[in-house]
Amino acid sequence: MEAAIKSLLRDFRLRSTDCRNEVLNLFLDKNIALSHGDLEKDLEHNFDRVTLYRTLRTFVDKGILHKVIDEGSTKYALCSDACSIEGHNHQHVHFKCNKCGNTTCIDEIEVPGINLPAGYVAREFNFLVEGVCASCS
Amino acid sequence: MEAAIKSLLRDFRLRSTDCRNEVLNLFLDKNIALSHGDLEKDLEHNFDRVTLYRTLRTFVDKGILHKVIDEGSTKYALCSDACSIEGHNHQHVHFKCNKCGNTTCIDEIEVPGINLPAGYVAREFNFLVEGVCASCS
DNA sequence: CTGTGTGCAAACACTTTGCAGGTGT
DNA sequence: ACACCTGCAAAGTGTTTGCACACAG
Repeated sequence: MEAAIKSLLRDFRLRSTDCRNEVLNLFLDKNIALSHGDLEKDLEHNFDRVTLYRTLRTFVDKGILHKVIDEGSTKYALCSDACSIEGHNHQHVHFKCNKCGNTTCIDEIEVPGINLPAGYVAREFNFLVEGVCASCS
Repeated sequence: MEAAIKSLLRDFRLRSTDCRNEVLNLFLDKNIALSHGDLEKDLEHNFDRVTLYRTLRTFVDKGILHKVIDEGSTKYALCSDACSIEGHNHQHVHFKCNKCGNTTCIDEIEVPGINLPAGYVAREFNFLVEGVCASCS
């Protein structure tokens, strides 16, 4: 998995550093949306706050992570595909469990089509559903 | 309209104060989602930062305003109906226009039904659509 | 008069910027 | 070697808490 992460970084033309490796490893391992604060808690090595912010921003810019809009601090989650430095393209629902507190991307279902009133042009969607997840119910 | 606001406040068992009156007046007038910062800019009288935060929280608690989750700072918008101190009940889409920057509640359309995978229980929905609004397109 | 609302001071949480020095390739 | 990444310091936003005074009912 170390190797997988390094090749992933190489694919995105990013240098392999401790911080990036550990951050990616954590996202791949947990597979839930994580905030900057979550990373600070969960990472083995204590990287500087700023380094983490910059790492997250870099990953978002490159299309490795996407922002998950949430109440409070921003969370981040892995992009499934179709994302690159060209732009993000997400059509999935985010689910926040009020029991375990985890926020996850639900790739199993499609984002429902929306018929906006005349004149509106939709470009991006952010669907956050709160409730109880499958593991907690 | 002054009278309308005062009776609205009375309905919610809140005292009529300058701050509350002006904040409500602004929301009724603009009819778009406003952040704390927007209020500071747009209100005639300069109320204390803290007073505005507390006013907003009070209105949310009582069911007069609801939070609109957005990137960056929280916005607030008037509740249409069915909201009280008992809880909020919103089933509408929020639309953020990338041109004029306004965020509005779209009451004309229903929130699309979502078929979550087995085990998931949905309790609350937050649908934020970004694009260009009818006035700007 | 009494309880609630306001203003001020201060603290806390989250995020960004600038710069010097260190590291991957 | 060189560009890029990291860490530290500091500052910029957004938000909350505690306390004394003021005001609505």
